[in-house]
Amino acid sequence: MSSIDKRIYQLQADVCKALANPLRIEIINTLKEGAKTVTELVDIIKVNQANLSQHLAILRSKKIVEARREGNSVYYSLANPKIIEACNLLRRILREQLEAERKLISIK
Amino acid sequence: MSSIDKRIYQLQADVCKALANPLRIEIINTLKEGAKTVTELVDIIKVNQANLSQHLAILRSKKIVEARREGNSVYYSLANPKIIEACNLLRRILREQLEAERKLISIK
DNA sequence: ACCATATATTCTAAAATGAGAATGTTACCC
DNA sequence: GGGTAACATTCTCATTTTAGAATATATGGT
Repeated sequence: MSSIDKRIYQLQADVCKALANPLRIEIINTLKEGAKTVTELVDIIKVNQANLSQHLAILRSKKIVEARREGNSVYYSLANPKIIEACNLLRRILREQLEAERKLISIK
Repeated sequence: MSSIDKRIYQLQADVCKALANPLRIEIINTLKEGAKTVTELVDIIKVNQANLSQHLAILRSKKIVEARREGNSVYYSLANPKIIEACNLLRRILREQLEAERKLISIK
């Protein structure tokens, strides 16, 4: 295996790791509607501010979201539409899978 | 937010968590060529057997791979082509991103 | 039944992650 | 410059994850 392959595997694992938390998934999903300040996110997601900032830092470090300061506030938005696409695709698949399982159960 | 949304977020986070390890990504990528026994995977990926089995168990528990016993050996294969598609999409995106960064650096 | 091979599980110690409290920093207003 | 709101960072502690060693569990061959 080439060393570039190894880097890709590591990179992909890192991105997945950043996505591997329900709160962070919720943040991403909320930001799909458009940029939001930290305070807005705290209100929407109902999470303690320090903790939210930590999760935002993780998403920022993987270039999944980006921050833009505007006066007193910091607006967060989705940085990479393509990665979000992959994320959406996965969610759609899992939603379908869940739905299919639900139907199976109701047949039994 | 509905409780079904919460379940989806948790499910998506769980699947991403299963993908959040370079070894497991490599396993998935190796299995794209077709089913392999544990011994074959040990040889290809160069990893200790106990550890590989642990990673396979994680992928199995999230229904990302499935196992089929054949005599003495256990063949592993990809269980859900759709999830693999999302995984491939993400890899493609990251590969392009890496390539783009590489080019940017060479311009500087 | 016994042995060897293939795979899985359990155990342990180290490292990483998560939440929340406390504290720092930045920018605005007076 | 002092105060306040918005956000980030640091610290602590509990939990989870990881690799590898040791051990257990098949299965097929003799």
